[in-house]
Amino acid sequence: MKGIRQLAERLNISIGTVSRALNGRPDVNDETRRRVLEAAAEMGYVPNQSGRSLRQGTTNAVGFMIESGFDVAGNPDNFFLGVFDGVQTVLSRHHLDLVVLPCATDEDPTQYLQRMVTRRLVDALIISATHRTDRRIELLNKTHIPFIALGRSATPGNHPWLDLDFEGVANRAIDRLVAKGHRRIAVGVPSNDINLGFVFLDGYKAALARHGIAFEPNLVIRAPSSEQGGYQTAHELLTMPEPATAVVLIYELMAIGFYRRLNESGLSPGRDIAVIAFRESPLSRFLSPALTCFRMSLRDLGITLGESLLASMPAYADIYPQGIVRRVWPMELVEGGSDQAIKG
Amino acid sequence: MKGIRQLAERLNISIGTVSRALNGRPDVNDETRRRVLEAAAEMGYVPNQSGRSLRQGTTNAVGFMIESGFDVAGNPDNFFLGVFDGVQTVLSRHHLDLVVLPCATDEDPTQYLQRMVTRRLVDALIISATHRTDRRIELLNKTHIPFIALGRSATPGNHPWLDLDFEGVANRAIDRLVAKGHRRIAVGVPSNDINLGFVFLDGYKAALARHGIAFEPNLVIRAPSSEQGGYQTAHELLTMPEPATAVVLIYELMAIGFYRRLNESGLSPGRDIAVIAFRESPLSRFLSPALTCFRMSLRDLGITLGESLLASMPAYADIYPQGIVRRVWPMELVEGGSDQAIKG
DNA sequence: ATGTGCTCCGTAAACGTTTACGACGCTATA
DNA sequence: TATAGCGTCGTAAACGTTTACGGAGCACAT
Repeated sequence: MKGIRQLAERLNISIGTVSRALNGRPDVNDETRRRVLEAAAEMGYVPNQSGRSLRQGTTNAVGFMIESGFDVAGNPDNFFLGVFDGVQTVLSRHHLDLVVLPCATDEDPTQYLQRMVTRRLVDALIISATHRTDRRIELLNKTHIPFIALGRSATPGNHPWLDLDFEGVANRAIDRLVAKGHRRIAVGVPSNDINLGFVFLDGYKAALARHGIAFEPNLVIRAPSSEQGGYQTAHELLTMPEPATAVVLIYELMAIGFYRRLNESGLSPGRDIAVIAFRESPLSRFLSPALTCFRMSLRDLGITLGESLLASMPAYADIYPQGIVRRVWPMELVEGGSDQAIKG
Repeated sequence: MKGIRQLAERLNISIGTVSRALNGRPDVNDETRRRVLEAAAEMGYVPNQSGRSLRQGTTNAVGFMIESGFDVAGNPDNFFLGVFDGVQTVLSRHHLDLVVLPCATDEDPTQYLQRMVTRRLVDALIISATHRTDRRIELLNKTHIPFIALGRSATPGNHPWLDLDFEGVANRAIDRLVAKGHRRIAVGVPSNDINLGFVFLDGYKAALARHGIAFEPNLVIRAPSSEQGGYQTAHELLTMPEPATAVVLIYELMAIGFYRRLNESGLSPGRDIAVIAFRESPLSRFLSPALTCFRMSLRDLGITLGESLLASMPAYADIYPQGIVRRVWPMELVEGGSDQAIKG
């Protein structure tokens, strides 16, 4: 109805010239270009994306795959919405759009991704919640679609990634607790094979070693990344023969359950057991005592994520010359009262 | 590289037949169809979406627009992820896919939607977080793309919508509080013009009228849908000449701030001021006293949302014959200790 | 007069599908 | 035998763009 053809007929010029004028090609007269742009605006003409995609094999969209049933942050505010905002901000600078691809809980993530890739709905991809070995990365390495992973993985490949600094989180939390006199420090980590748990554990072990503290496997407590998981973690900790005096929880939501279990035993977080958790949310200040945790800007993370992805796309590599980005995202410690010094 | 042409050559049949076989057309031999499907699976062939869209003017995708900076539920678990899951489940039954379109905070939602529509990226749309007057609905009414709104609006039009039963929430909360002896009942509603606030207020007024209680405008407290907003609400309530004895908060996240402000004044939620809030999250049970709130299945909501959208699409109207759906989604009350009877 | 280079524009092919149309071979019926 | 009908399949046009190619017109130098 309102294709490029109608536009050309109306101006009595060929569709080739119209296309060139619209796409900013140099070989078109200034006056002609002005007329074309004017008529296009007047008619409300917007190029049909399917035709354009078919011809030039590009869609001007990047995909962000998430798993509906799985919030990587497990945290009481919406991790992804903040990140989307940052990514979208970067993309819109280049007339690209972000489409989020939510994989349903009952579908295999790799198959879903496969479908999205072959569909050619997007030019590039962001995947999140990477696993220790991630078959999606294997898949994407085979195809040649540019992508970046939000989260490291042990799966080989020289793809770009951006990850939260869980190693730093672990190190700084342990340093802080040791400085306050703690020696028996437990950690609560996810029970699935999401990679951040492994990274976190590496940092934990390294920090213990630095302080000359022996690593005790039974102080690593695996539980779901939920309020219930935190409850379980606390329960397991309290029923140990020789309980820890401090704990670092990887998800703030777990802290809620952790507090709850402690309260049930008449114990007080902070006073009886020190607690540090990742990641700050509106809850942190409300919990009593306030939770010592780590803070980050989701939007800034999204911006860096978007820029890093563009840097790996040939068409934008000259604008973002940072090459293959592989870096960790720093976080800031927020002091609460939940990690007081050891008693006595 | 792996188009329908290669598939046809490999089988020594025409691409027309291959296409018909893949699309389940009747005029193809069973044996031929079997061979085509087998070869397609083996080659990992998936039709190019651009070519298909161009030819038949359809994209096999539906969009779900969200606003990154704005979580409609304002609640401590991820409202949208649950809904996505349900929608995707329905769509995949018909080989449709869901793409989420996150509008950045710095972009005008109507312009963003306009761009997505003309891009012809999707066949149908879901919009969420509807406002009292919503220019997106005006826009979509002009175009002829099928859509459904998650949330009512005062903007005219005979489009389908599905909305949470905020009127029911208000009515049942007030009934419950009145039965416990409360007469001065405040409400905390959003300060922006999102429509659910108006619906909620309507229910509130109707319930008061039923119980013969006069409506007092200063018992309607407007605040942001955040923890801080809840804090403000409590503060405003406490500094009133004649404070209310109960409050109904529209966002659970506000309850956290509300509790916090009460605690600062040495007051106890439930005992000194009754609190009911919408919507249940992992927090509800943890708060002390546990929050009386409303529960719903996000996934089931998503399923109904998806089915209602399909019902308004000509191509699926025979499978989902419910016509133009306009209904509210029921919610279940969950009892906590936060809404005890009035003192004395 | 011829050649060269430049600017601007039209022509037509290509991208990967779907589908209207018609052709072919076969069977059944008159 | 002729005709009609059916099942199956090939042919080619169409969807809306972009872009390689070449040509027309002109200016300028040789």
